Amino acid sequence: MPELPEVETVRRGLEKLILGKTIQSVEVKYPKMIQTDLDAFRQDLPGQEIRAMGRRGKYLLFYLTDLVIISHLRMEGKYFFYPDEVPLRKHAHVFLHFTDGSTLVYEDVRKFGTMEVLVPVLVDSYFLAKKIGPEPTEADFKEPAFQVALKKSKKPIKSALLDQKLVAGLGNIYVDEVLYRAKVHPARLGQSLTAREAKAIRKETIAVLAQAVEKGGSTIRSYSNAFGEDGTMQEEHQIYGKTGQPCLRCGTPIEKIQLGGRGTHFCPHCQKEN
DNA sequence: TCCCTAGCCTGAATGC
DNA sequence: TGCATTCAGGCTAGGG
Repeated sequence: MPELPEVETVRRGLEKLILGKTIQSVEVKYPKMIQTDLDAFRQDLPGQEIRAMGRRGKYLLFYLTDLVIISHLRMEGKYFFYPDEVPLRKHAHVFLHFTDGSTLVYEDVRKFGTMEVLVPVLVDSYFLAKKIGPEPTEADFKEPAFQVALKKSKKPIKSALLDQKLVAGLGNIYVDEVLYRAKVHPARLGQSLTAREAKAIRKETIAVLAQAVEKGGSTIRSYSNAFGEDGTMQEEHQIYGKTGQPCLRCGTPIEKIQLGGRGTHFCPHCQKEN
């Protein structure tokens, strides 16, 4: 399940593999994946050179000669690079064939991923319209703004952190890890949190995501990077997927509940609801 | 305006 | 063994 660290790892991998290549042709096997005009997607990309790879939250950006592809991997999206022959694969949906004979293939078992093509001038407004929050770094993720936003939130903190408006990049796995490390119960309402708790959540968000980027992301079920390699962050998980196992801090068995429709792991002793 | 939930989608796991 | 059901979850649209 690609969250920010997994998308960043994919970005770094693709940067090494496809920068400077020119698109010769485009194949789309699953048209619903393309959110902007399909004919334009097929017609406008040939001739474009991959100038840079970027990322905003969980979105992957391909900066071309004069267009930008915005790709979201959602649940199980993956990119595979083939220097020459492309194998037949059931879940391959979009192919970018390059002039040197290589191909970049987007695969997605659940077909949840999306791709859009914009002109560069519209990229900022695209993310503004989606209200994507700041990147989880010391420089961008400012504590005062976070505190103010939390005070207005009547949502459970887990739901608030997942909706990408307070901070970009957290998904179900890392949000459980962040709240466990910050010792905050996932069902606590945003506005009920103390300044100290909010500060801890911000600090752990930055720390957990930075650590996960360093580890190449987490490999849960199906994620792998652009080279088909697994990340190792799952070895550092302290709470996600540990239902019934003892808490590393107090030994209390870790519980799993449904919160906002999402499987949610927490320690009932360290993360008090009241 | 904010919050919650269903729906999208398919493979793996589970139950019978 | 084989079929049916449940679960996993990022994001969006729609309803309250």
